[in-house]
Parts: sequence; structure tokens; C-alpha cells
Amino acid sequence: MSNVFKALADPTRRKVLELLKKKPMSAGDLAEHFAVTKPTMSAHFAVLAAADLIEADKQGRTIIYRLKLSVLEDALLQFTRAFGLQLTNGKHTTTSTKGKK
Amino acid sequence: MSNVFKALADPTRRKVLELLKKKPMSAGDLAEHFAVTKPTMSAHFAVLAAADLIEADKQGRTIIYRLKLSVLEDALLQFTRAFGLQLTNGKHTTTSTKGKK
DNA sequence: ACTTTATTTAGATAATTGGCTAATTATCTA
DNA sequence: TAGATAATTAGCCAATTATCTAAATAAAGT
Repeated sequence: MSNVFKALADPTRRKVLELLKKKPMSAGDLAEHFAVTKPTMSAHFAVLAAADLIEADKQGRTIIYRLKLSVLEDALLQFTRAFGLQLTNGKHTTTSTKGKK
Repeated sequence: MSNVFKALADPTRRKVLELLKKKPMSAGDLAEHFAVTKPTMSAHFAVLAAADLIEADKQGRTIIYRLKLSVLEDALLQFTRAFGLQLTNGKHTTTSTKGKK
């Protein structure tokens, strides 16, 4: 769980996840979206992989990364449940009807 | 947003938030729940405050910390929306359970 | 076998983090 | 005002992180 949040605590890594949400991509193609070197990107991929948020699929000489969406969902869900958070995507729920204190 | 995730990336800080979810508490009372020194706890509070997740209310010589729940909710919501995540609290359409590797 | 391409690993450095003890600030009470 | 209490700030250290350049590995293509 800590690993997931640590992975999310960096804008580059969040952006990588967003890109992978659309479709799996190679390390090189991902790297082109950012202004850092490839070794740096490789390190970011390693952090994401350590959090189990992405998986690698080697095809020939390129490596295709794929988002493990369910892992991300599970981590967030587990956390929000521990807090009794609702996270309704609607207007902004005033934490249910009456007990608001 | 990065600050929020960074704050959440530490078990001690997540526990602090859980405690504050129940009710506001003083720095000292919070510190008693953990096996680190008070200065260390103070540093954790500073991280949480930097993420705007808690607010301090000084009463005499004690400081009462309070969870800013809506900030937490908004950050999570903003993130989940950027991913089109649903975070259904329901059953969970087993997208895995076997790919454990 | 050599060359090119894709990506990671190695090694260096600077910045950040998490922890400690000691010192300081602020407040209360006798 | 002196002493006690609550919490932070200051200063230090070890471990981790983020970044770079340069080198190594792996897979194709020639």
C-alpha cells in the first residue's frame, strides 16, 4: 500500500499511468513524452513495477508496459474503505443525510 | 496532489489520519499511539499539514489537530476522475485472483 | 560476425526523508 | 518569577531518491 502511494507521489509516474491507461506502450514511446533521460524513465518504471502497478511484456527488443488497473483500484479502494470514504463521482456528497454534526 | 500522495505513502501518517478521522486530537495524544519520539511525530504532522490534510488549532499549550476530510476526498476524487476509475465499493468483478505470478 | 536499436545496469552526486537528542518557545500554575 | 508541561525547531546522521553520463545487455538486421 505504501508502495502504491509512493509511486503515485510523482507527477511523471502519474502521467505514465495515465498514458498506459489508454493503451500499453513501449518504454521508449513512454519516454518520449517526458523531458528526462531514458535511464531516469527506467527508474520510474521500476518504482511503478515495485508497486505492482505495471507489468512488462518483452517483445523482441522492445518492452511493452501495461497498466495493472485492478491493482490500482484495489489499493485505492482498500484505503478509502479504511476511511469510510465514499468517493462518489457525482456532485459532492455531503457525507450522507443527517449525522453531519 | 503529489503532496497528498507523499503524505499517504507512510504508514504512521496514514494511521494519524485514521485516528483524526474519529475525532480531533492533540499532538501528544496522537504521539502516544506510536513508538517514535515526539519531534519525529511533529515532523510527520508537518508533512500532513503541507499536504493540507490536517489543520492545527492551538488551545492553550496544547495543539489540537483536525483532519481536513474534504481535502483528502477531493484529491482522491480528482485522481480517480483523471483515470476514469469507478471505485465501486461493491463486489469486485474479479479482474484477476490468478495472475498472482 | 558486426552494427544498430531498445532498454537497463552501474556509478556518481545532490537532494530528501525519517529518525534521534538537545535546545527553544509558549503557556499555565504555584 | 520560577517551574513544569506541550510542542516545535535546530542540528545531526544514515538511508533513500532522483537525476545524470557512460557502459552493458539483448535482439535484430545486414
